[in-house]
Amino acid sequence: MKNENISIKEIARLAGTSVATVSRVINQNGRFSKETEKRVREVIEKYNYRPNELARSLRVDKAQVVGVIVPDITNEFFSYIARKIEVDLLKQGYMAVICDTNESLEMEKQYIETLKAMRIGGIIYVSGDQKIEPIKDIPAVYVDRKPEFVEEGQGSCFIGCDNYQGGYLAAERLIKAGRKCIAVVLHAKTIATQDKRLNGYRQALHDYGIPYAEELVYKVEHVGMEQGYQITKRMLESANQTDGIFYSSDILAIGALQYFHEENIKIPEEISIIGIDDIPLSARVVPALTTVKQDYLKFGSLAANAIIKMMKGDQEKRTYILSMELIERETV
Amino acid sequence: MKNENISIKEIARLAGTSVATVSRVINQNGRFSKETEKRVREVIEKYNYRPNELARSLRVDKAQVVGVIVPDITNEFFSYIARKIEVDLLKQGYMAVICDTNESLEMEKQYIETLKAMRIGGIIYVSGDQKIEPIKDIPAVYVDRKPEFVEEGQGSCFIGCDNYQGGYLAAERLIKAGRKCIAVVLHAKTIATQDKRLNGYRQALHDYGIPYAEELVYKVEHVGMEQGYQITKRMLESANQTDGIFYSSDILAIGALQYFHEENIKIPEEISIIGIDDIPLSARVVPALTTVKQDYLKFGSLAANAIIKMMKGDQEKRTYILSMELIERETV
DNA sequence: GTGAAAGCGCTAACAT
DNA sequence: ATGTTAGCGCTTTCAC
Repeated sequence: MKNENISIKEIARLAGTSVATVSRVINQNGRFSKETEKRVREVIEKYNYRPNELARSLRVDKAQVVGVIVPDITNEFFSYIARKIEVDLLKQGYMAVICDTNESLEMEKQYIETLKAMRIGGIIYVSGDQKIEPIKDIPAVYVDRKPEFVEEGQGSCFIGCDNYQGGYLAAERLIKAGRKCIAVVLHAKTIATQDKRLNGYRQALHDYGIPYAEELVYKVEHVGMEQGYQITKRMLESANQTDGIFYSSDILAIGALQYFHEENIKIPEEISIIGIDDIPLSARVVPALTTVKQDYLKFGSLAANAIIKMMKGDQEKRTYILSMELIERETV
Repeated sequence: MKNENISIKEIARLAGTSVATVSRVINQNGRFSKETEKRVREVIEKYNYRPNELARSLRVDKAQVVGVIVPDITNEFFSYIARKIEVDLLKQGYMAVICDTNESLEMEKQYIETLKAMRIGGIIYVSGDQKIEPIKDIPAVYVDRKPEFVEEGQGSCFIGCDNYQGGYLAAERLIKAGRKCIAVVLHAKTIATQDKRLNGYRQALHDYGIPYAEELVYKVEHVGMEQGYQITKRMLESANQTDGIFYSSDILAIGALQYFHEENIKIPEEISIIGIDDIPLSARVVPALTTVKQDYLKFGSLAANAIIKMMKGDQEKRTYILSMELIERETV
């Protein structure tokens, strides 16, 4: 059947009824007889009609669509979260549009504007830049990194992990492996998150009587394998006795693995390393990465649930803090 | 400024003019005086007004949005393509919505329907299922895998690589390394693509006087590291003398690497392996993967260009076939 | 140079 | 149970 965008009016005409009735059977509300329903359905079927979602959304002033903004879709951590959100949303009849900002604050802003202009129903905002403006006029849930501006009870909702615990767990594991000179590499941009991890790390050091040294904390501007490689190189070339490294992201640690291999540094014999996230890749690299797991799939499902609630008008301004878990593998 | 979705009518009222004029200054068409423009702009600024994209699209019956459908956003091959498309589209003022189907034919269909209902302007359809219906009523460009139904000149556009050449290059490289018993592992689903690669492989074997053996071609249902691991395990456990393997995707080969490591099989001393794609990860695994590069970023930019042309009404029903390139690294 | 008004496809009163 | 109609926010004739 040729169908160059047939409208509800046409359907009504063809079914010998009114647009209102057609609308009613489509949306299964109001009343209509079994027979009219049947006739209408047949015509819809025959002409392969799909209601114009644009018009519907315009009329009800809200689209059944949620924007999912992620900073780096090429990082498994984010792509798995995005997928989980997408699947869960779809199950409930909503559609996700994934927006990858490629770590650019400019693109984040642009996407938020465009999504609002499209009158999408809500935004799930995963990590990304620290300095973004709060999203207003529209339900939003923030995932992974708590934005600076988030105050309790202002209509936004946050889902994240206990980063202090994560830092503590990682450092403690290294200490228990007998490491004394433990470096930590953090992401320069997501300050709040990184601060908490650093605090956890410091507390562990303190609890086990190891002095904290400022020189052992490194920062990278971007989270990628290349950055993990480079920072490790820089760290170890300036001859020091680092014997353990806590990377604030698996991706960084995996990049570092390449450096160790090139330099023929035995892991974990010479240096113990540990990451954070537990992305699938971490289990598959050689040697398999010891890490601290964030339950990122849970991030996704909680976020999907929360945004749906909010779009339905419920208040959902709570904060979910998930705990982390040590995953033993081969690099400590 | 509080702004709960102020409309063009309000702006007109506040600027002491008509909606028509406001529309004109926003879209920079028609005529209006410098002074009115200034007044209108000020009000827009003051109230932080953004036109309702839903209404605009409804009126002009087309949204400035293109849907990008990918089968597996967690695979770097696809996430990099998606990102490239997104960036290029954004530069031209279009927005991309990425839809990850998680390899599900059901989800593909659903997304296509939903995207059409949203009256998006076009669809870029990356790989995915063989058996999808052609996308009609709307511009579409197909990337990576040529769908069964694509005939030249029916309003669709295809962008892919020379898969025959890819298969040839891979097999030839293994042969030149002195390998005699060369297995190939293909993806069971993307038949057309895989057939061409298999043909290239067979031709190389033939050209170098090596007999082709049916038992040496393996298939996986899904492209993932786990599948690469498992198929390799199965292959090598049934004691055979395979000394070279061509994986029809880097991801598969990378999964295999883990098996070789566990079994203490030296690569490339005992077995040479080669992948296809050249995803960033391939350069970073240990040992670094020898592979055949597909210029997937070019896929992305060509696709973005093509869909924009089509959305503007130009015909663009051509087929782009990019050539592949051997990338030497450490596994052959 | 500007405004009035029609209409895109739909939903939701309000009638009947 | 069904039809009529107003109107969502915008663009675009068509007048003036």
